Amino acid sequence: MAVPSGPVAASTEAEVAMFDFVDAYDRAYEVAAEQHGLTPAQACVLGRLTRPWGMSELAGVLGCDASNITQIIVRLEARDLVRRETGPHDRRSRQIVRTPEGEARYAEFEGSFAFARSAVSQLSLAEQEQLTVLLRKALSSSPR
Amino acid sequence: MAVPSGPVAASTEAEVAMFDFVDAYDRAYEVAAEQHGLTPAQACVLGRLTRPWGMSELAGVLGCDASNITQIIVRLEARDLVRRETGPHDRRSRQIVRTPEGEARYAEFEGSFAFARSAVSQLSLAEQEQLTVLLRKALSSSPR
DNA sequence: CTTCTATGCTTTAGTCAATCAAGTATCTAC
DNA sequence: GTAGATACTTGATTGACTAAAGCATAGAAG
Repeated sequence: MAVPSGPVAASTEAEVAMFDFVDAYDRAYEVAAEQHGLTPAQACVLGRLTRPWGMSELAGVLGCDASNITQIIVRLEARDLVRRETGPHDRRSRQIVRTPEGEARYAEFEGSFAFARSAVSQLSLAEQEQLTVLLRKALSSSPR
Repeated sequence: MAVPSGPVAASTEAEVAMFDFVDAYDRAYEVAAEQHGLTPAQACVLGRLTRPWGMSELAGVLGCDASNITQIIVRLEARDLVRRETGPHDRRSRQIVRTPEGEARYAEFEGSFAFARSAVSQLSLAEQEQLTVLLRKALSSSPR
């Protein structure tokens, strides 16, 4: 469903614009993932693996339980998009690595997730800079 | 997990900023919903009901299957946040209406979903306008 | 070296969102 | 009044997610 969806009641123009933007972004992400046989969560995890990651490290950045990651990785591994290696120093830990197919699949996904790219392409360089500054400033109130 | 999460590889500053913003927005929505005993999808549906809606009408705007809406409404109804009335002219159809508790609950949710509000509050009025214009322009390439 | 505790991950069980296919009831048109 | 469309529900299946319990290994304390 790509929630959040639906502008809230007494919103300013800016709030509605943010809302619409986020909604469009989420939907585009979902669609692009699906086009390449990935769920959004799978695409998201696969995208992080530009280097080997531990399970709890992934759970950490993605803000979810380690057991959730286990399941997602199991599914990715079953499709040979990812490999689970035992940590070199600590044999309890795992190093999650993208396989070549995983690399390729993610590259394809990223290629068709045109949203951010085409959003940027609507703006001049100066506007891009402006937007970056405004978004960062808007974010400055929130944690993380 | 609030996907999308994780900046893509060769991204511009603006793309990363968009990404971070969307991610923060989604997470804040999720957290606020949970604080009031709602799932994001439930909050999202509840938020639409400022007037009576039909099931397929909801499915339409939210871009999902009608049977998905059925389930969400059933859960909301079980908690008395929503009522399902039979359509006055067409007895196949349903009019979904928020109960007073539903109204109250959503108002609480909206109150604690401070993200958009506090994001806006970081900006001057002129900046708010600028951001609105830029987001709309960025969106202008995408469908819907 | 042994035990105790903490850590890193997996397993299991449960909820919810989401989709698809099939079903029921009602409406509309002929 | 029957045929077909429409509005929704039901049932089955998949995946994301959480919480609790479990297992193996690591590190520390004795």
